[in-house]
Amino acid sequence: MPSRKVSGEGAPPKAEGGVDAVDRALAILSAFASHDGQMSLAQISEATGLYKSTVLRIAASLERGGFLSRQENKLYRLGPQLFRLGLLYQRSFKIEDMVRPVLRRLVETTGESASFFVRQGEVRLCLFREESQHAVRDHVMEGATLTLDRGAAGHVLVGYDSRAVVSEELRSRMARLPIVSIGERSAEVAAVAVPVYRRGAGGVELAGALTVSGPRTRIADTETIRQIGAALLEQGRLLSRQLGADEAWRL
Amino acid sequence: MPSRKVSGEGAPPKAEGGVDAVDRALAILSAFASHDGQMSLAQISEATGLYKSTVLRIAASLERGGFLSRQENKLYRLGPQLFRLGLLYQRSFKIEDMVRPVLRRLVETTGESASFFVRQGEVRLCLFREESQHAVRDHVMEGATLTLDRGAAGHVLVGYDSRAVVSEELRSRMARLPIVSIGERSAEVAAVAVPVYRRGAGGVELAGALTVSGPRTRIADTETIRQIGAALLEQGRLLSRQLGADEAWRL
DNA sequence: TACTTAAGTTCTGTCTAGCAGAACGTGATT
DNA sequence: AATCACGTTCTGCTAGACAGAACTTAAGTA
Repeated sequence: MPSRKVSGEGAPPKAEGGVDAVDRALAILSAFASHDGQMSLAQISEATGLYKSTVLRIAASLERGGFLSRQENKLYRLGPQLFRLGLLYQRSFKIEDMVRPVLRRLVETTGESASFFVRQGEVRLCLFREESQHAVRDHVMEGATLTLDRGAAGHVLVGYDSRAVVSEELRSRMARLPIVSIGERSAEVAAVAVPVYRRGAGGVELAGALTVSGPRTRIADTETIRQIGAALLEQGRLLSRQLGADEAWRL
Repeated sequence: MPSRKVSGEGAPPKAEGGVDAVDRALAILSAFASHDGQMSLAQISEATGLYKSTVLRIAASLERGGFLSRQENKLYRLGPQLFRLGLLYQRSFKIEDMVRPVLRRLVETTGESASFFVRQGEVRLCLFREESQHAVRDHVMEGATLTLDRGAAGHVLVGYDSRAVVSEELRSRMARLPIVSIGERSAEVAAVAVPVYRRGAGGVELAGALTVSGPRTRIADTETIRQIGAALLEQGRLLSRQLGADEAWRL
């Protein structure tokens, strides 16, 4: 059973500042991430640790706001407002128009899926992706979050971030581009990645990582990797230039 | 100045049930829709009518949940969690895999942009869209909401919805497919649309509207419209079949 | 350099609105 | 019939959200 802000005891994280009711509302929304799209009142209650009556009340507000909707069968679903605002978020990066064509070109010339990742706290977020035409391919969706410590794109986001503390091992691995990873994030997947820069508030900064990935059965050999790497370097340079980072190719 | 739940007086809408704090939080998020992605504390306060101190407190929760983020320059932006949940919403329709290829085929054969609209309360929502290659084209983004009473797709969503009350005028206009609109939503745009059905909980129901649209300079003549209409009818039928609505082509 | 205006932030006493939890209704499943 | 699980309604208590003033920067303006 849940308890209200326990001020004395084992002091559970005890979020500083903020509004309890809002935290709960967001917890309800976030619970849907692991229950693919549909949840009953009881499920929500269980997943969040909130009383059913509490969920009911908060859900009324969420529903009114269009962040949640309820079907006749009583199941809750996420609401259209999330969709609208989510796309607004994606577009607020204002780089979609530049990234998409680059990804398409990469898919075209390499035949494999291409993605653009940005760092988001301690994970990396797939902001854009274009799928290869191959029937068998690795699967990452736009919006998915992956760990920062595995996979070529993850290494790039840490190793080429001027603000990050980089381990000696990673630093040496970052010595030359492109970065290659085979079977790291997933045993059957290989990936090649390069950094992308942009002109930011305080000069040139890391914008994200451009990556091409696919099953290692198609990508593992050095010649294929060389070709993919060449395409990535070219497109990455192009994209960085479009983002106003002319000469920042090297850290 | 804002006031708390006014129980007596002029009784402003007076939302039934729900949680005030959550309503406010959602109002803050929704305010971003009209201020393209970035807002200062003062702007939020003004747009929502909430005190700055209140916004600050609620924003702390939103930020913690990843629904909002704050930059060094103090401006708030929407957060990545919205992006994730938004895409989850889109995918919860589970029809993306079927709709995308259909849209691509339409763009390929007609040369114009193709979209899939669903009804969302009293507006229509662009759930998926594939852009034409033409430099000059009409502009509708995925996630955008348009009025229900204008444009071919809007008519379809009302006229072919078995639950909707349909005016005599609209009914006669719906007599034969496809539906065509020229210069309705926007003076320079022409569109052609057909309904898409699916097997739902209580039998076959309207799933959405499939539409092809572009500048009327390219679409207005009857021959072009005939061709687009033929492609739409074919793809719409195909899509409906994929969604389990075999013989429901006519209302 | 001093004055003005506006933005962001911190603090606190008051009071209300959100909460827990019990109680109830309803429909499946056994 | 009996049990179970789910959704919903209701209520008294009090913790926690709120308004608003006060303070701190920061950027104009003259």
